[in-house]
Amino acid sequence: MPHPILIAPAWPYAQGPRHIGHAAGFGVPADILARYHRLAGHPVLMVSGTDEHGTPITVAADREGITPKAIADRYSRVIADDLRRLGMSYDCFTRTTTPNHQQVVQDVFRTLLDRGFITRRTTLGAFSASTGQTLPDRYIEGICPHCGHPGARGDQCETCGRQLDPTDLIEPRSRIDGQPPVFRDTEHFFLDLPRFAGRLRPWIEAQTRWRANVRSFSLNLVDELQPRAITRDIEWGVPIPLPEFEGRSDKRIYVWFDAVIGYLSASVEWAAASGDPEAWRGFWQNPDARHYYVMAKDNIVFHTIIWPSMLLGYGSGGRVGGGAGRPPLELPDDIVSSEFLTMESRKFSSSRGVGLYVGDVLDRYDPDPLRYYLCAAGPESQDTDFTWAEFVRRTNDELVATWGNLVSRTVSLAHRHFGQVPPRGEPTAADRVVEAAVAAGYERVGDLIAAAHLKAALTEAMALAAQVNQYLGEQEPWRLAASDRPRAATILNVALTCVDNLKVLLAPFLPFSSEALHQQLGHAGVLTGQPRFAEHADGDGRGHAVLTGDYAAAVGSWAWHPLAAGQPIAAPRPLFRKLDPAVVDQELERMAATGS
RNA sequence: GGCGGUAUAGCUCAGGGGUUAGAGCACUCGGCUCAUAACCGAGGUGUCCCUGGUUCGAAUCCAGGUACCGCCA
Repeated sequence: MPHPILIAPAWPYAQGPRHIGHAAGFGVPADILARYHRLAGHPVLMVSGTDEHGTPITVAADREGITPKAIADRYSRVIADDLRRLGMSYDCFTRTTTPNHQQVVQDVFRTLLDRGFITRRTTLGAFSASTGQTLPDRYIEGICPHCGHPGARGDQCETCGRQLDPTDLIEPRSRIDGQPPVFRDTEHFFLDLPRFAGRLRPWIEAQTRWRANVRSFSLNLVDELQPRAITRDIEWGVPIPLPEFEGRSDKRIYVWFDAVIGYLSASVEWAAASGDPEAWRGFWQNPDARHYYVMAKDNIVFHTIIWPSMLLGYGSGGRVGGGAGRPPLELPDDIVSSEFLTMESRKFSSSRGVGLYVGDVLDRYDPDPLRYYLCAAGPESQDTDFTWAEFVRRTNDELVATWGNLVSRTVSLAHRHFGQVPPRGEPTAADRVVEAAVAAGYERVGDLIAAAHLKAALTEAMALAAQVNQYLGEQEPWRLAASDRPRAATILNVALTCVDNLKVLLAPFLPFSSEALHQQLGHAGVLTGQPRFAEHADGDGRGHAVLTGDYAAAVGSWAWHPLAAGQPIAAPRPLFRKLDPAVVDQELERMAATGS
């Protein structure tokens, strides 16, 4: 039975291009889920966007002498284009700097405030002496009062490990301009998280689908919740929607609070652009909907504690939600969190030049081998290391050798001896066994994907390709082409049918090559579709670019289907390029040249 | 520092109180030749991080330690 599926991948921060660790964490896993559920016939909404507020962007802007908006514009475009090239089939990949997002964030803020879930408090804050902007603790350094280490940060001394307040530091100074910070009282709004603990605990306990570590980690936090600041002394952010703050530019909503609301605001934006402004309700105010949130492990707390608290507090809502009479907004169902990817044994770090940007890889390699690697060898359940040697090996020995070669030999035989999909005679036991195995793959692979066991799902699909290779080896149709042409025809019909179905089973993982194969096999229409840029109006005569796609027009479906005899078969074109092992050394040299 | 997670073959990972610990890839040998020198079959591969405890029996459970990762920050 179809039910609406919301796929909510984490929002990449628009401070710079995103690296392949991000693609492994929120990218590829989310797209596999979205493509599978669409093929399975469910209405899917995958929404995300670039996260564009906050101090790191203002710091980058000051450094370059341009506005925060200019930084955000630049990297939002770069990130969105990289994700497009990776084949991320978003329905709406937008930005947090749109008027729509601002309105939805302000509605959530106001509603939570009205209901008493947001409180005010005065705290001592640190400000830059030169710009007057707020200085986050980690941007302040000084001498550690405990061990005397001169490079201690305002949150912690890395030498002695002690937790610090910026006011503890001896000779504190800003890491940005070197000036001593100014400390003064400042009033802020806080989300009253402890109020939600009583409802969060039973809800988390009931989430048996979550991975054990996500659940225990979250439960552990529930008992120690503190109110969390949701405003900052900064000019760059969503304005606080209260009369007393009108016209003031010194306080804004804290970036984390506005970013998580993006899942909702992007859904509202998608609905408005689709021509049915109410369409988002089918995903958010519908108990039959299933919500997947996809992120790396450093983001878990936002998706299991903080965002659910905000959703619980908002309930059926204020202006956007519609209020009484509407169902409450749905809470997350699946938390698909990944571990971390390292790069040739080193942590990704923009500041130290350790990294590999998604766009750089896609300049030199095709998207499917990268997607294959990040799914097959990615950090699904523990930290893993990206190495070029492993990338070449996975591509050549698994992707090309198993799947690419199966397609190549099957299509080549059929093309040479028949020029079309040959007719089948009475199938033998072996024919039935191999077809039944591939047919059963729909349920096995599909169940594994739906449960977010993506690595196991891919392994299962690839094992079926290996089984069809084995079938061909045993049946030897190339021998029979002359001696027993009807039998050779049947074998190739069976093999082609299996390949045509494997194309669907692999499409969530390898959408580009499955699409190419779809056309090689002479099918009409698009198998799953690819994202493209479109313009969404902002209502003020302006607009902004979004990543979207017309996936509903795709013809693929997650079910065994026969292949019509007589369909013309062209000469095979390789689905994947085999990589020269020399690229390992080339890439390592490139890293050494650009890194530290 | 506190809390949590992870540690199993060269690599990526499964498993899990009970005979000789598993899969794929890598590797070796054999076969095949339709296929991007691809494919098929067979085979070896391990102090299951360390120490101690519980137990008839621990890689599995418990405690401590070490390393790595995340959160608190």
